[in-house]
Amino acid sequence: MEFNKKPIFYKFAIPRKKVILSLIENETERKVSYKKRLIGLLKKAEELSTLCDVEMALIVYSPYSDEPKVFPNLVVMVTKEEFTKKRIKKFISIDMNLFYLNDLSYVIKKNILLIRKIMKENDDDEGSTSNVPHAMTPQIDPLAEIPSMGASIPRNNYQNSTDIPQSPSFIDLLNLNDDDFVTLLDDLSVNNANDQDSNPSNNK
Amino acid sequence: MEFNKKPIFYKFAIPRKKVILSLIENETERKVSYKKRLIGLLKKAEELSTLCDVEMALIVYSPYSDEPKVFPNLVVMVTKEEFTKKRIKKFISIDMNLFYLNDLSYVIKKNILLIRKIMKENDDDEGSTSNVPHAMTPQIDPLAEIPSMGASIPRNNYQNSTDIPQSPSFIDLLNLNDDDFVTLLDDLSVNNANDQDSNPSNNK
DNA sequence: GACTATTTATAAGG
DNA sequence: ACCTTATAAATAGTC
Repeated sequence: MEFNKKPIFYKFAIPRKKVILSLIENETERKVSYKKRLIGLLKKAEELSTLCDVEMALIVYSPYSDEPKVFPNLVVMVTKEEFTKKRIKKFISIDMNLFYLNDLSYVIKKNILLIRKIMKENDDDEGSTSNVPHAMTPQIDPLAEIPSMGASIPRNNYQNSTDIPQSPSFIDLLNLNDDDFVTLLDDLSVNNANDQDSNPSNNK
Repeated sequence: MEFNKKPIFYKFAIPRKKVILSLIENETERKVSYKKRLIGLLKKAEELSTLCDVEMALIVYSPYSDEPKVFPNLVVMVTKEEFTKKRIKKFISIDMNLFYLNDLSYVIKKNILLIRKIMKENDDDEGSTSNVPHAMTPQIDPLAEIPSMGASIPRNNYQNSTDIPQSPSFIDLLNLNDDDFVTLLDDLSVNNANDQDSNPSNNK
C-alpha cells in the first residue's frame, strides 16, 4: 500500500466480509463488482502474458455492453498453430530454450500425422501420384513419445545461430523462411490429432 | 490467511519484491510463476463468472503443454449471439432486470439490420418475391438510439410471467418458444453491424 | 508441494 | 461513478 497519499481516515471502510462464491443478488453491487473484477482479471491476464510469455485470448460477455471485452485488444482467434508459429520463430531467433521443444514436438507430430493421412489416402485410391514417397513411411507411431532432444542440446545463447553444432538435421528443419514455415503449418488439415505431451514434466 | 495450520516459521519466506512487469528471465522461476498465476487467473475468471453472471472464454497457450488451458472446461466458442440467447432466456424466465435491456436492444438492432439488408437485396434485384413486405420498411435509423424501455418498466419479481401489464407488444416479442427464438438469432447473417450502446450508462 | 511475508485485489462506505 | 481504506486474497521466495 502506498503511503504518499493524504491520510484521510474513513469511518466505515471495513470490507471484512469473505467473498461468498455465488451470484451477487443486488444489481448495483453486482455491476460495481463486475467492473472492478474485470479490471483485475484483465490486469492478471496481462501480467501472466508479460511475465511468462504466453499467448492467450480472453473474451467476456456482459449485459452491460453490446460489445464483449476482449484481451488482447486485437480480436485474434488464437489457435495452437498460430501460437506455435509465433513461438518457434521466437525460439529460433532469440534463444534455444529447452521448454520450447514441446512446441517443436507438436509440429513434428502434426506433420507425421499429415504424411500418414496423405499416404493412407493414396493407398485407398491405389494411387501412384503420391507426393510423399512410400519410402518415407514412418515406422514409428506418431503418438508415441518423441525422443526428447533437450537432454542432448546444452543451453546456449547463440543469436540467430545457423551453426549450432548439435543435431544439424534438426536445425535444418527449423531453418525455414517465413513462407515455408507458414506452409508447413497451414497445410495441416489433420484435426483431433489426439496429441499427448511428449515431455512428462509438462503440466496440463 | 488460515490459522488452523501448524505455525512453522521459515527463516526466509520473504517475498518483499514488488512485481516487475517484464519477462521473468530465469526459466524455472518463469514456469513456477506461470503455474501459480494460471491457477490464480482461472480462479479469478471463475469468480467473475459466478459472482457477476457473465459468459466468458479464456484460452491460454503455453510452451509447457501441447494443449491450451481453456475456461470454461467445455471448449465453446462464445459469440454475442450465443451469449444473448442464454441471457435473454434467463431474463424471461427468472427476472425482469433493467440491465438486460441492453441485450434486447442488441437483438432488435440486429433484426432491423437484417430486415434492411433483405429489403436492399430485393431493391437491387428489383425483386417482387420479398419475404419482407415493403410496408415494413423501418423509417428509423437502426443505429440510432433505441428508446430505453427500462424507465417505464418497474422492477418486478414475476416468475415465467405471461401477463406483465406493461408493454404487451414488447412481451409478445419475448414470448417465443425455443425454436422461434433460435431462428430469430440464428438467421442473422449481418456481421460488422457497427453496434453502439443504446444505454449511455453502459461501460465499454 | 508446502509455507509465510508481503504485495495486490477488492468490498464497503463516502 | 470515482476515491479511500481495511481486510481478504494472491503470490515470490524459500524450504
